Amino acid sequence: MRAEPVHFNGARHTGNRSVLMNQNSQETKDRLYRIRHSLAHVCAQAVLEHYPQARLGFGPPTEDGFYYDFDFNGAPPQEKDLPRLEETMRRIIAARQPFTRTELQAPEALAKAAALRQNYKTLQIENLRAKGETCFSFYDNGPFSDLCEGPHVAHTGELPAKAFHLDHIAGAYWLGSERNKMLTRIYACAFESDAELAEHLRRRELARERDHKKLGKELELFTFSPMVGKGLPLWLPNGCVIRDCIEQYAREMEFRYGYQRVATPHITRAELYVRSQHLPAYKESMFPPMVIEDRGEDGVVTGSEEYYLKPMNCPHHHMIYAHRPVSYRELPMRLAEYGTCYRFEQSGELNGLLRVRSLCMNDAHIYLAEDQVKEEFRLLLKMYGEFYATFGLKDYRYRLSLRGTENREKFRGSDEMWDRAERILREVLEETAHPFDTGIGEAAFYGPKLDVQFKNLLGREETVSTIQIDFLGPENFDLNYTAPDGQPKRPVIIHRAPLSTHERFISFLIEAYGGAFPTWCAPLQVAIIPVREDVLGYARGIESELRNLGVRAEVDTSQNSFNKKIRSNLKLKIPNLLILGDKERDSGAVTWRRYGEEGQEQLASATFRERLLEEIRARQRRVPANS
RNA sequence: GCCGCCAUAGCUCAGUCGGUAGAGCAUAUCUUUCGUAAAGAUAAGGUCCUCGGUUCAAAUCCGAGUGGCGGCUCCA
Repeated sequence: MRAEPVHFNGARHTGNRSVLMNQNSQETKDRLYRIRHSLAHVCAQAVLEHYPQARLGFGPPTEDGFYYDFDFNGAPPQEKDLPRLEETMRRIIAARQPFTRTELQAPEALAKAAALRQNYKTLQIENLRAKGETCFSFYDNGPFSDLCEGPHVAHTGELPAKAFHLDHIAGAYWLGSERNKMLTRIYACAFESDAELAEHLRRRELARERDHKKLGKELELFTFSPMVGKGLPLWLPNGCVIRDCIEQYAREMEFRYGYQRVATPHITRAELYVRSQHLPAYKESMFPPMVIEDRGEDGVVTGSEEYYLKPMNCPHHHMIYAHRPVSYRELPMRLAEYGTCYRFEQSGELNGLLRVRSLCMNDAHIYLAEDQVKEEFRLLLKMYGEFYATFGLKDYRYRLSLRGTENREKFRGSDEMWDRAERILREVLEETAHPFDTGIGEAAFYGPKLDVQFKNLLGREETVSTIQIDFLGPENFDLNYTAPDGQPKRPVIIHRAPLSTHERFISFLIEAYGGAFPTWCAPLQVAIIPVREDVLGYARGIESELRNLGVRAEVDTSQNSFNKKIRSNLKLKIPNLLILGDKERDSGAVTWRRYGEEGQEQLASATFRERLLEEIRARQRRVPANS
């Protein structure tokens, strides 16, 4: 057998939605892995019982259960049919069928797959044989047999009869390629005990409660209109406050780190993107061009120009860099812009704010000499850490994304360029002791990148932001600076976007905070609730004092009862409630109730103002008790 | 783009067998001014996503389109 574990019925895919169990970890051979792996077989067995015409694809364990892909030949089951399959699975489990392993040479293995009429297994044997595999194992239980590496439990009676749940059905391409047939994938959750399954389902339910699409609607942060177009978010006043606060923070941080702000238009002539190589590489992902025709006096078209909505800010920034000769003394030159870009993402990929067609990027390009790259990278890692600490985001890791061996043509530029860039990235990470892992084939077309991978509520990883080294852009645009010896030299470019896009970053924050934003970036910072009508004047006074200081405070002047006012402001997750009644008015005080915290505090209104302003100035985040 | 599911009031949803629609919340008006998670009454609110088909009759059945959701593929 080969040293690297072969996964006969485990699909190789890198999709980040259904995370496969790590095959190389110690978990690999453990009990849960065997249970999930064996349940996948039992699932396929049940499917064949109900759908004899079905053909089996891959069926690997995943982070929370397993899936199995089937070709149902035109008659796939629906989700309402899943309970019936579960019942059959339980019957197979009750039958305590032993799993037996058979090892076969290629000809026998192919004969067996043919006898089982499992054409996808035949293909898999052939694929593995082409890679040098000579020995193939099958696992049999009862009437069922499947090409599989194992391991499995001893018999089906060891499988938990209730701690699994056939969850949902989705399409998935054979071998993960869109050129292949779309199979039907049955997803399942599976655990060792009923309690673990219940806990998993409960956590998933909680995550759904915090879904940014749901909270975005409830808290009136953003909306979509079919009249405007799919994937084109409309930011409502509340959501726009969050954007503005984040943007203000980025401006302050970037100013401290020596960035200069620039602004560029939303449309650009095609030439710019031809030069940058974006147009050849990403034409399919760009909105089609606007064509401006030149006409002669007789109305005949004499020529035309194409304009594109910009999918990236970088080429514009390069043109700003190039508008006059640059001295080495000016480097690193850091040009920053919260730039709005438009990308024609595939319609099926659009997802709330997470994947959109118009996005506003916390973009900057740093032009510098090659010997400055390492130091700048250290600064960047420091800045990233500061940003994420402020937002209270801790669950992230760095991924060094490199070229892959497959589709080399995607990656432009010389090998020497790539090696230099990769070496610099690796060295800085090691010298600064930032733990990281590598993602082969995840690089940008112009260079390797450092991706920041955040875990969302369901434990799935999403790339939130990146740092990229680019030796290609300076070549494409013939960018230079004047070196101390008076000669022109090529700068290097670093692309970076620590706060990602407003769309993606805020969707993360909504879910991470469960909609309860810290005071500094909350749409409404202080809700003022008068206990009775005759303290309304006092409430108004407090309100205008706060508003004059730039605090977003509002008196709840609705006709609601006092209790209802408390309730409705809590539902909106307003971080600070001020309760004002006779007691407070007579002593110039306020009663301060914070969202998500037990108890409340009565204090002089001047003291409250000071403490609140300090909290906002420092961009503090108090962690609510319930999160 | 591909596979599957879904679309009823601003929101969340009910609507049986085909006989042109209901609830709660929200909104408006009136009464109530209340000390920590829902005061009371009344009113208004609908192209049952759109278009086409079947039918005496369509929210309901069929087809197409649009939009959303769960995945796959893609992601500068």
